[in-house]
Amino acid sequence: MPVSLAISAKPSAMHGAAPLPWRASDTPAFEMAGTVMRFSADRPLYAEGDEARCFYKVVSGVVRTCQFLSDGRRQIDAFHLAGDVFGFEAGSTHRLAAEAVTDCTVIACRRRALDTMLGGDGRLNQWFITHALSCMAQVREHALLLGRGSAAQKVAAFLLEMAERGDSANSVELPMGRQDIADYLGLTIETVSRTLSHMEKDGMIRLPSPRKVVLKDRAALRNLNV
Amino acid sequence: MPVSLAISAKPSAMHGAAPLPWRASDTPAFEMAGTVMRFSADRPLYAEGDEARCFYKVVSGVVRTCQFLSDGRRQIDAFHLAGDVFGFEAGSTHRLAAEAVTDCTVIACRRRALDTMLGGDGRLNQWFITHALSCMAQVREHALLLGRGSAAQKVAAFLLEMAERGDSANSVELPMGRQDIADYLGLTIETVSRTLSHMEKDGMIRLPSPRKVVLKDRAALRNLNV
DNA sequence: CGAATACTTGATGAGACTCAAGCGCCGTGG
DNA sequence: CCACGGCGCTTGAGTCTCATCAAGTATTCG
Repeated sequence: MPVSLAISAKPSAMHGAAPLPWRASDTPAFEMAGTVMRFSADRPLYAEGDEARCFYKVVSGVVRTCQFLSDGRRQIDAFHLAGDVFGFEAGSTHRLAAEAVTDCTVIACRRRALDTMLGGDGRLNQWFITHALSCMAQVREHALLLGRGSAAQKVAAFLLEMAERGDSANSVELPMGRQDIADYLGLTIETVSRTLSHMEKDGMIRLPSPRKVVLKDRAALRNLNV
Repeated sequence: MPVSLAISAKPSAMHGAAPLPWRASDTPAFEMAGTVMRFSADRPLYAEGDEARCFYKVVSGVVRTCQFLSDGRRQIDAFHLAGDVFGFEAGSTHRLAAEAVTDCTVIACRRRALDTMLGGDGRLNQWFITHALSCMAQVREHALLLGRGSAAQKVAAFLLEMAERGDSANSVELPMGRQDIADYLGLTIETVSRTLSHMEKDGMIRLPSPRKVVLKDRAALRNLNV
Protein backbone atom coordinates (compact mmCIF):
# COMPACT_ATOMS: atom_id res chain seq x y z
CA MET A 1 0.00 0.00 0.00
CA PRO A 2 2.42 2.65 -1.15
CA VAL A 3 1.49 6.11 -0.02
CA SER A 4 3.01 9.53 -0.37
CA LEU A 5 5.44 10.35 2.37
CA ALA A 6 5.95 14.06 2.28
CA ILE A 7 8.79 14.79 4.62
CA SER A 8 7.66 17.75 6.59
CA ALA A 9 9.49 20.81 7.71
CA LYS A 10 9.13 19.97 11.35
CA PRO A 11 12.10 18.39 13.02
CA SER A 12 11.49 14.95 14.29
CA ALA A 13 11.92 15.31 17.99
CA MET A 14 10.73 17.19 20.98
CA HIS A 15 14.04 17.89 22.53
CA GLY A 16 13.95 21.55 23.13
CA ALA A 17 11.60 24.46 23.03
CA ALA A 18 14.41 26.61 21.71
CA PRO A 19 13.79 28.30 18.41
CA LEU A 20 14.69 25.80 15.76
CA PRO A 21 17.12 26.44 12.94
CA TRP A 22 14.49 25.35 10.57
CA ARG A 23 12.11 26.96 8.16
CA ALA A 24 9.25 25.51 6.22
CA SER A 25 10.78 27.03 3.13
CA ASP A 26 13.96 25.03 3.65
CA THR A 27 12.13 21.83 2.94
CA PRO A 28 12.47 20.32 -0.49
CA ALA A 29 9.12 19.36 -1.89
CA PHE A 30 10.12 15.77 -2.52
CA GLU A 31 8.02 12.78 -1.70
CA MET A 32 8.70 9.13 -1.12
CA ALA A 33 6.75 5.94 -1.28
CA GLY A 34 5.84 4.37 2.04
CA THR A 35 3.47 2.01 3.77
CA VAL A 36 0.76 3.07 6.19
CA MET A 37 0.78 1.27 9.50
CA ARG A 38 -1.39 1.56 12.58
CA PHE A 39 -0.50 0.82 16.17
CA SER A 40 -2.56 0.98 19.29
CA ALA A 41 -1.42 2.65 22.48
CA ASP A 42 1.64 1.13 24.16
CA ARG A 43 2.44 -1.25 21.30
CA PRO A 44 6.05 -1.39 20.15
CA LEU A 45 6.84 -0.26 16.61
CA TYR A 46 10.29 -1.77 16.95
CA ALA A 47 12.69 -2.71 19.71
CA GLU A 48 16.23 -1.76 20.58
CA GLY A 49 18.55 -3.71 18.31
CA ASP A 50 16.02 -4.46 15.62
CA GLU A 51 17.32 -4.18 12.12
CA ALA A 52 16.78 -0.62 10.88
CA ARG A 53 15.03 -1.49 7.64
CA CYS A 54 12.63 1.45 7.83
CA PHE A 55 12.30 4.92 9.12
CA TYR A 56 8.96 6.50 9.87
CA LYS A 57 6.82 9.56 9.65
CA VAL A 58 3.99 10.12 12.09
CA VAL A 59 0.62 10.75 10.47
CA SER A 60 -1.45 10.94 13.63
CA GLY A 61 -1.03 10.09 17.28
CA VAL A 62 2.19 10.11 19.28
CA VAL A 63 5.22 7.81 19.29
CA ARG A 64 8.03 7.69 21.84
CA THR A 65 11.59 6.56 21.20
CA CYS A 66 13.36 5.22 24.25
CA GLN A 67 15.99 2.96 25.67
CA PHE A 68 15.98 0.72 28.67
CA LEU A 69 18.69 1.00 31.29
CA SER A 70 20.45 -1.85 33.00
CA ASP A 71 18.63 -1.12 36.25
CA GLY A 72 15.23 -1.34 34.59
CA ARG A 73 14.62 2.37 34.27
CA ARG A 74 13.59 3.81 30.94
CA GLN A 75 14.84 6.93 29.23
CA ILE A 76 12.52 8.49 26.72
CA ASP A 77 14.57 10.20 24.09
CA ALA A 78 11.79 12.04 22.32
CA PHE A 79 8.07 12.20 21.65
CA HIS A 80 7.19 12.24 17.98
CA LEU A 81 4.02 14.03 16.93
CA ALA A 82 2.19 14.25 13.61
CA GLY A 83 4.62 15.25 10.88
CA ASP A 84 7.76 14.17 12.69
CA VAL A 85 10.26 11.78 11.14
CA PHE A 86 12.11 9.30 13.31
CA GLY A 87 13.97 6.01 13.23
CA PHE A 88 16.69 7.02 10.82
CA GLU A 89 19.95 5.41 11.95
CA ALA A 90 23.66 5.62 11.23
CA GLY A 91 24.18 1.90 11.68
CA SER A 92 22.19 -1.09 10.61
CA THR A 93 20.15 -1.49 13.79
CA HIS A 94 17.86 0.73 15.82
CA ARG A 95 19.65 2.06 18.86
CA LEU A 96 16.36 3.17 20.38
CA ALA A 97 13.07 1.37 20.73
CA ALA A 98 9.91 3.02 19.40
CA GLU A 99 6.50 2.60 21.00
CA ALA A 100 3.07 4.06 20.45
CA VAL A 101 2.10 6.48 23.19
CA THR A 102 -1.43 6.79 21.86
CA ASP A 103 -3.16 4.95 19.06
CA CYS A 104 -1.32 6.17 16.03
CA THR A 105 -0.79 5.97 12.30
CA VAL A 106 2.64 6.13 10.72
CA ILE A 107 4.14 5.83 7.28
CA ALA A 108 7.06 3.44 7.08
CA CYS A 109 9.69 4.04 4.44
CA ARG A 110 12.31 1.50 3.41
CA ARG A 111 15.71 2.77 4.19
CA ARG A 112 17.34 1.08 1.21
CA ALA A 113 15.17 3.09 -1.11
CA LEU A 114 16.51 6.22 0.49
CA ASP A 115 20.11 5.08 0.37
CA THR A 116 19.96 4.66 -3.36
CA MET A 117 18.41 8.08 -3.77
CA LEU A 118 21.02 9.73 -1.56
CA GLY A 119 23.68 9.33 -4.18
CA GLY A 120 21.73 11.30 -6.70
CA ASP A 121 19.42 13.97 -5.40
CA GLY A 122 21.29 16.96 -4.05
CA ARG A 123 18.37 18.54 -2.27
CA LEU A 124 17.52 15.27 -0.64
CA ASN A 125 21.05 15.04 0.67
CA GLN A 126 20.95 18.57 1.95
CA TRP A 127 17.67 17.92 3.64
CA PHE A 128 18.93 14.87 5.46
CA ILE A 129 22.14 16.49 6.55
CA THR A 130 20.31 19.51 7.84
CA HIS A 131 17.72 17.30 9.45
CA ALA A 132 20.38 15.27 11.21
CA LEU A 133 22.25 18.34 12.42
CA SER A 134 19.01 19.88 13.53
CA CYS A 135 18.07 16.81 15.53
CA MET A 136 21.51 16.87 17.06
CA ALA A 137 20.96 20.41 18.30
CA GLN A 138 17.74 19.29 19.90
CA VAL A 139 19.36 16.29 21.52
CA ARG A 140 21.95 18.67 22.94
CA GLU A 141 19.24 20.88 24.32
CA HIS A 142 17.65 17.87 25.93
CA ALA A 143 20.99 16.74 27.31
CA LEU A 144 21.48 20.12 28.90
CA LEU A 145 18.06 20.01 30.47
CA LEU A 146 18.57 16.47 31.73
CA GLY A 147 21.98 17.15 33.14
CA ARG A 148 21.72 20.61 34.52
CA GLY A 149 18.10 21.44 35.12
CA SER A 150 16.22 21.26 38.41
CA ALA A 151 12.91 19.42 38.56
CA ALA A 152 11.05 22.70 38.11
CA GLN A 153 13.17 23.69 35.12
CA LYS A 154 12.60 20.33 33.49
CA VAL A 155 8.85 20.37 33.93
CA ALA A 156 8.58 24.01 32.83
CA ALA A 157 10.64 23.34 29.71
CA PHE A 158 8.48 20.31 28.96
CA LEU A 159 5.25 22.25 29.23
CA LEU A 160 6.52 25.09 27.06
CA GLU A 161 7.70 22.57 24.50
CA MET A 162 4.34 20.86 24.39
CA ALA A 163 2.57 24.19 24.06
CA GLU A 164 4.87 25.24 21.24
CA ARG A 165 4.41 22.00 19.37
CA GLY A 166 0.65 21.97 19.75
CA ASP A 167 -1.49 24.84 18.54
CA SER A 168 0.56 26.98 20.89
CA ALA A 169 -2.57 28.01 22.77
CA ASN A 170 -2.34 28.33 26.52
CA SER A 171 -4.33 25.17 27.00
CA VAL A 172 -2.24 22.05 26.45
CA GLU A 173 -3.63 18.55 26.21
CA LEU A 174 -0.91 16.10 27.25
CA PRO A 175 -1.07 12.93 25.18
CA MET A 176 1.11 10.99 27.63
CA GLY A 177 0.88 9.95 31.26
CA ARG A 178 3.01 10.99 34.20
CA GLN A 179 5.35 8.03 33.86
CA ASP A 180 6.20 9.01 30.30
CA ILE A 181 6.85 12.59 31.35
CA ALA A 182 9.04 11.40 34.20
CA ASP A 183 11.03 9.08 31.94
CA TYR A 184 11.49 11.86 29.43
CA LEU A 185 12.76 14.30 32.04
CA GLY A 186 14.81 11.89 34.13
CA LEU A 187 12.56 12.31 37.18
CA THR A 188 10.13 10.15 39.11
CA ILE A 189 6.38 10.37 38.70
CA GLU A 190 6.13 11.65 42.24
CA THR A 191 8.45 14.55 41.52
CA VAL A 192 6.62 15.38 38.30
CA SER A 193 3.31 15.34 40.12
CA ARG A 194 4.59 17.39 43.03
CA THR A 195 6.21 19.93 40.73
CA LEU A 196 3.00 20.38 38.75
CA SER A 197 1.00 20.78 41.95
CA HIS A 198 3.48 23.32 43.21
CA MET A 199 3.31 25.28 39.96
CA GLU A 200 -0.45 25.36 40.24
CA LYS A 201 -0.21 26.63 43.80
CA ASP A 202 2.15 29.35 42.58
CA GLY A 203 -0.32 30.38 39.90
CA MET A 204 1.92 29.51 36.97
CA ILE A 205 -0.47 26.89 35.59
CA ARG A 206 -3.89 25.40 36.12
CA LEU A 207 -4.65 21.67 36.08
CA PRO A 208 -8.33 21.17 35.18
CA SER A 209 -7.56 17.48 34.80
CA PRO A 210 -4.35 15.44 35.01
CA ARG A 211 -3.93 15.45 31.25
CA LYS A 212 -4.86 19.08 30.70
CA VAL A 213 -2.61 21.98 31.59
CA VAL A 214 -3.39 25.66 31.21
CA LEU A 215 -0.35 27.90 31.09
CA LYS A 216 -1.27 30.99 33.10
CA ASP A 217 2.16 32.62 33.25
CA ARG A 218 4.45 31.62 30.42
CA ALA A 219 7.00 34.25 31.40
CA ALA A 220 7.39 32.73 34.85
CA LEU A 221 7.83 29.30 33.32
CA ARG A 222 10.37 30.64 30.87
CA ASN A 223 12.27 32.39 33.63
CA LEU A 224 13.01 29.03 35.18
CA ASN A 225 14.93 28.05 32.06
CA VAL A 226 18.45 26.73 32.28
CA MET B 1 48.12 28.27 3.40
CA PRO B 2 45.87 25.56 2.02
CA VAL B 3 46.55 22.17 3.45
CA SER B 4 45.09 18.78 2.97
CA LEU B 5 42.23 18.02 5.31
CA ALA B 6 41.73 14.33 5.25
CA ILE B 7 38.53 13.66 7.08
CA SER B 8 39.27 10.82 9.39
CA ALA B 9 37.27 7.81 10.31
CA LYS B 10 36.99 8.85 13.92
CA PRO B 11 33.79 10.50 14.95
CA SER B 12 34.20 14.02 16.19
CA ALA B 13 33.15 13.84 19.77
CA MET B 14 33.81 12.11 23.01
CA HIS B 15 30.31 11.45 23.98
CA GLY B 16 30.29 7.81 24.72
CA ALA B 17 32.61 4.89 25.05
CA ALA B 18 30.00 2.71 23.41
CA PRO B 19 31.10 0.81 20.33
CA LEU B 20 30.61 3.16 17.43
CA PRO B 21 28.67 2.35 14.29
CA TRP B 22 31.68 3.35 12.32
CA ARG B 23 34.43 1.63 10.40
CA ALA B 24 37.59 3.01 8.94
CA SER B 25 36.61 1.38 5.69
CA ASP B 26 33.43 3.45 5.58
CA THR B 27 35.41 6.62 5.15
CA PRO B 28 35.67 8.00 1.66
CA ALA B 29 39.23 8.89 0.80
CA PHE B 30 38.40 12.46 -0.14
CA GLU B 31 40.35 15.47 0.93
CA MET B 32 39.59 19.15 1.27
CA ALA B 33 41.57 22.35 1.33
CA GLY B 34 41.95 24.02 4.70
CA THR B 35 44.02 26.47 6.68
CA VAL B 36 46.27 25.55 9.58
CA MET B 37 45.67 27.51 12.76
CA ARG B 38 47.30 27.38 16.18
CA PHE B 39 45.79 28.30 19.53
CA SER B 40 47.28 28.31 22.98
CA ALA B 41 45.58 26.80 26.00
CA ASP B 42 42.29 28.38 27.05
CA ARG B 43 42.02 30.61 23.98
CA PRO B 44 38.66 30.68 22.22
CA LEU B 45 38.48 29.38 18.65
CA TYR B 46 35.02 30.88 18.29
CA ALA B 47 32.20 31.95 20.55
CA GLU B 48 28.55 31.03 20.86
CA GLY B 49 26.67 32.86 18.14
CA ASP B 50 29.64 33.46 15.86
CA GLU B 51 28.94 32.99 12.20
CA ALA B 52 29.69 29.39 11.26
CA ARG B 53 31.96 30.09 8.33
CA CYS B 54 34.28 27.19 9.05
CA PHE B 55 34.37 23.79 10.56
CA TYR B 56 37.53 22.27 11.95
CA LYS B 57 39.66 19.21 12.26
CA VAL B 58 42.03 18.78 15.18
CA VAL B 59 45.63 18.09 14.20
CA SER B 60 47.13 18.06 17.68
CA GLY B 61 46.09 19.09 21.16
CA VAL B 62 42.57 19.17 22.58
CA VAL B 63 39.58 21.43 21.96
CA ARG B 64 36.37 21.67 23.97
CA THR B 65 32.97 22.75 22.66
CA CYS B 66 30.72 24.23 25.30
CA GLN B 67 27.88 26.54 26.14
CA PHE B 68 27.36 28.94 28.99
CA LEU B 69 24.25 28.75 31.09
CA SER B 70 22.22 31.66 32.34
CA ASP B 71 23.42 31.09 35.88
CA GLY B 72 27.06 31.24 34.83
CA ARG B 73 27.72 27.53 34.81
CA ARG B 74 29.32 25.97 31.78
CA GLN B 75 28.38 22.77 30.01
CA ILE B 76 31.10 21.10 28.02
CA ASP B 77 29.53 19.25 25.15
CA ALA B 78 32.58 17.34 23.99
CA PHE B 79 36.35 17.15 23.99
CA HIS B 80 37.86 16.94 20.53
CA LEU B 81 41.14 15.11 20.12
CA ALA B 82 43.53 14.75 17.21
CA GLY B 83 41.61 13.60 14.14
CA ASP B 84 38.22 14.76 15.32
CA VAL B 85 36.02 17.05 13.24
CA PHE B 86 33.81 19.62 14.95
CA GLY B 87 32.02 22.90 14.38
CA PHE B 88 29.73 21.75 11.59
CA GLU B 89 26.35 23.41 12.07
CA ALA B 90 22.81 23.14 10.76
CA GLY B 91 22.22 26.87 10.93
CA SER B 92 24.40 29.81 10.05
CA THR B 93 25.86 30.37 13.51
CA HIS B 94 27.77 28.28 15.99
CA ARG B 95 25.47 27.10 18.75
CA LEU B 96 28.44 26.07 20.86
CA ALA B 97 31.63 27.92 21.68
CA ALA B 98 34.97 26.21 21.01
CA GLU B 99 38.05 26.73 23.18
CA ALA B 100 41.53 25.28 23.29
CA VAL B 101 41.99 22.98 26.27
CA THR B 102 45.70 22.62 25.59
CA ASP B 103 47.90 24.33 23.03
CA CYS B 104 46.60 22.98 19.79
CA THR B 105 46.73 22.98 16.02
CA VAL B 106 43.61 22.71 13.87
CA ILE B 107 42.73 22.84 10.21
CA ALA B 108 39.89 25.20 9.39
CA CYS B 109 37.76 24.43 6.35
CA ARG B 110 35.37 26.90 4.77
CA ARG B 111 31.88 25.66 5.02
CA ARG B 112 30.78 27.18 1.71
CA ALA B 113 33.30 25.07 -0.11
CA LEU B 114 31.71 22.03 1.38
CA ASP B 115 28.17 23.14 0.62
CA THR B 116 28.95 23.39 -3.07
CA MET B 117 30.52 19.95 -3.05
CA LEU B 118 27.58 18.41 -1.24
CA GLY B 119 25.39 18.68 -4.30
CA GLY B 120 27.72 16.59 -6.36
CA ASP B 121 29.71 13.98 -4.55
CA GLY B 122 27.59 11.08 -3.41
CA ARG B 123 30.15 9.57 -1.10
CA LEU B 124 30.77 12.91 0.52
CA ASN B 125 27.09 13.22 1.22
CA GLN B 126 26.96 9.75 2.66
CA TRP B 127 29.91 10.48 4.82
CA PHE B 128 28.39 13.62 6.27
CA ILE B 129 25.02 12.07 6.89
CA THR B 130 26.60 9.11 8.60
CA HIS B 131 28.91 11.39 10.53
CA ALA B 132 26.00 13.51 11.71
CA LEU B 133 23.94 10.50 12.74
CA SER B 134 26.94 9.03 14.46
CA CYS B 135 27.52 12.19 16.44
CA MET B 136 23.88 12.20 17.37
CA ALA B 137 24.19 8.72 18.84
CA GLN B 138 27.09 9.94 20.92
CA VAL B 139 25.23 13.01 22.10
CA ARG B 140 22.41 10.72 23.15
CA GLU B 141 24.83 8.57 25.08
CA HIS B 142 26.14 11.65 26.81
CA ALA B 143 22.60 12.85 27.53
CA LEU B 144 21.83 9.54 29.16
CA LEU B 145 24.92 9.74 31.31
CA LEU B 146 24.22 13.33 32.29
CA GLY B 147 20.61 12.71 33.12
CA ARG B 148 20.61 9.33 34.69
CA GLY B 149 24.08 8.53 35.94
CA SER B 150 25.35 8.84 39.50
CA ALA B 151 28.59 10.70 40.11
CA ALA B 152 30.47 7.40 40.15
CA GLN B 153 28.91 6.27 36.88
CA LYS B 154 29.77 9.55 35.22
CA VAL B 155 33.37 9.55 36.30
CA ALA B 156 33.83 5.88 35.44
CA ALA B 157 32.36 6.40 31.98
CA PHE B 158 34.62 9.39 31.48
CA LEU B 159 37.75 7.48 32.41
CA LEU B 160 36.87 4.55 30.18
CA GLU B 161 36.17 6.94 27.33
CA MET B 162 39.50 8.66 27.75
CA ALA B 163 41.29 5.34 27.89
CA GLU B 164 39.54 4.14 24.75
CA ARG B 165 40.33 7.30 22.84
CA GLY B 166 43.96 7.35 23.88
CA ASP B 167 46.25 4.44 23.19
CA SER B 168 43.82 2.38 25.22
CA ALA B 169 46.57 1.49 27.68
CA ASN B 170 45.68 1.33 31.35
CA SER B 171 47.56 4.51 32.04
CA VAL B 172 45.61 7.60 30.99
CA GLU B 173 47.04 11.11 30.84
CA LEU B 174 44.20 13.58 31.26
CA PRO B 175 44.72 16.67 29.12
CA MET B 176 42.15 18.71 31.06
CA GLY B 177 41.74 19.89 34.62
CA ARG B 178 39.11 18.99 37.18
CA GLN B 179 36.89 21.92 36.31
CA ASP B 180 36.67 20.76 32.69
CA ILE B 181 35.83 17.25 33.78
CA ALA B 182 33.18 18.56 36.14
CA ASP B 183 31.63 20.76 33.44
CA TYR B 184 31.61 17.85 31.03
CA LEU B 185 29.89 15.53 33.48
CA GLY B 186 27.52 18.02 35.07
CA LEU B 187 29.17 17.74 38.47
CA THR B 188 31.19 20.02 40.72
CA ILE B 189 34.96 19.80 41.00
CA GLU B 190 34.57 18.66 44.60
CA THR B 191 32.40 15.75 43.59
CA VAL B 192 34.77 14.76 40.79
CA SER B 193 37.71 14.89 43.17
CA ARG B 194 35.93 12.98 45.90
CA THR B 195 34.76 10.33 43.45
CA LEU B 196 38.26 9.80 42.09
CA SER B 197 39.65 9.54 45.62
CA HIS B 198 36.99 7.05 46.51
CA MET B 199 37.73 4.96 43.43
CA GLU B 200 41.38 4.91 44.39
CA LYS B 201 40.51 3.79 47.90
CA ASP B 202 38.42 1.00 46.39
CA GLY B 203 41.32 -0.13 44.24
CA MET B 204 39.65 0.58 40.92
CA ILE B 205 42.23 3.16 39.89
CA ARG B 206 45.52 4.69 40.94
CA LEU B 207 46.29 8.42 40.87
CA PRO B 208 50.07 8.90 40.62
CA SER B 209 49.38 12.58 39.95
CA PRO B 210 46.19 14.60 39.49
CA ARG B 211 46.45 14.43 35.71
CA LYS B 212 47.46 10.78 35.49
CA VAL B 213 45.08 7.91 36.10
CA VAL B 214 45.89 4.20 36.03
CA LEU B 215 42.89 1.95 35.46
CA LYS B 216 43.45 -1.03 37.73
CA ASP B 217 40.05 -2.66 37.36
CA ARG B 218 38.29 -1.83 34.12
CA ALA B 219 35.60 -4.40 34.76
CA ALA B 220 34.63 -2.75 38.03
CA LEU B 221 34.45 0.62 36.28
CA ARG B 222 32.38 -0.86 33.50
CA ASN B 223 30.03 -2.48 35.98
CA LEU B 224 29.04 0.92 37.22
CA ASN B 225 27.68 1.78 33.78
CA VAL B 226 24.18 3.09 33.30
C1' DC C 1 -20.67 -1.29 42.35
C1' DG C 2 -16.08 -2.84 42.73
C1' DA C 3 -11.50 -3.30 41.11
C1' DA C 4 -7.75 -1.65 38.64
C1' DT C 5 -5.18 2.10 37.20
C1' DA C 6 -3.45 6.73 37.42
C1' DC C 7 -2.38 10.35 40.05
C1' DT C 8 -1.44 12.98 44.40
C1' DT C 9 0.46 13.73 48.88
C1' DG C 10 3.37 12.86 52.97
C1' DA C 11 7.58 11.25 55.63
C1' DT C 12 12.15 9.87 55.40
C1' DG C 13 16.78 9.25 53.59
C1' DA C 14 20.70 9.24 50.23
C1' DG C 15 23.51 11.74 47.19
C1' DA C 16 25.42 15.78 45.45
C1' DC C 17 26.05 20.84 46.12
C1' DT C 18 27.77 24.69 48.94
C1' DC C 19 30.81 26.77 51.89
C1' DA C 20 35.13 26.51 54.08
C1' DA C 21 39.56 25.04 55.17
C1' DG C 22 43.83 22.63 54.21
C1' DC C 23 47.42 20.52 51.22
C1' DG C 24 50.89 20.34 47.50
C1' DC C 25 53.14 22.00 43.62
C1' DC C 26 55.34 25.46 41.03
C1' DG C 27 57.15 29.83 39.79
C1' DT C 28 58.70 34.31 41.60
C1' DG C 29 61.44 37.20 44.11
C1' DG C 30 64.26 38.19 47.93
C1' DC D 1 68.67 28.71 48.60
C1' DC D 2 64.55 29.48 50.91
C1' DA D 3 60.22 32.21 51.79
C1' DC D 4 56.16 33.51 49.76
C1' DG D 5 51.99 33.51 47.06
C1' DG D 6 49.05 31.64 43.68
C1' DC D 7 46.72 27.96 41.75
C1' DG D 8 44.80 23.47 41.35
C1' DC D 9 43.32 19.87 43.92
C1' DT D 10 41.58 17.47 48.12
C1' DT D 11 38.92 16.94 52.25
C1' DG D 12 35.37 18.05 55.70
C1' DA D 13 30.71 19.67 57.63
C1' DG D 14 26.19 21.17 56.80
C1' DT D 15 22.27 21.78 53.65
C1' DC D 16 19.08 20.99 49.97
C1' DT D 17 16.95 18.55 46.37
C1' DC D 18 15.00 14.69 44.71
C1' DA D 19 14.32 9.48 45.16
C1' DT D 20 12.16 6.11 47.88
C1' DC D 21 8.67 4.09 50.54
C1' DA D 22 4.01 4.35 51.86
C1' DA D 23 -0.72 5.87 51.98
C1' DG D 24 -4.52 7.99 50.22
C1' DT D 25 -7.68 9.95 46.39
C1' DA D 26 -9.69 10.07 41.85
C1' DT D 27 -10.96 8.13 37.57
C1' DT D 28 -12.01 4.57 34.40
C1' DC D 29 -13.84 0.37 33.03
C1' DG D 30 -15.74 -4.04 33.49
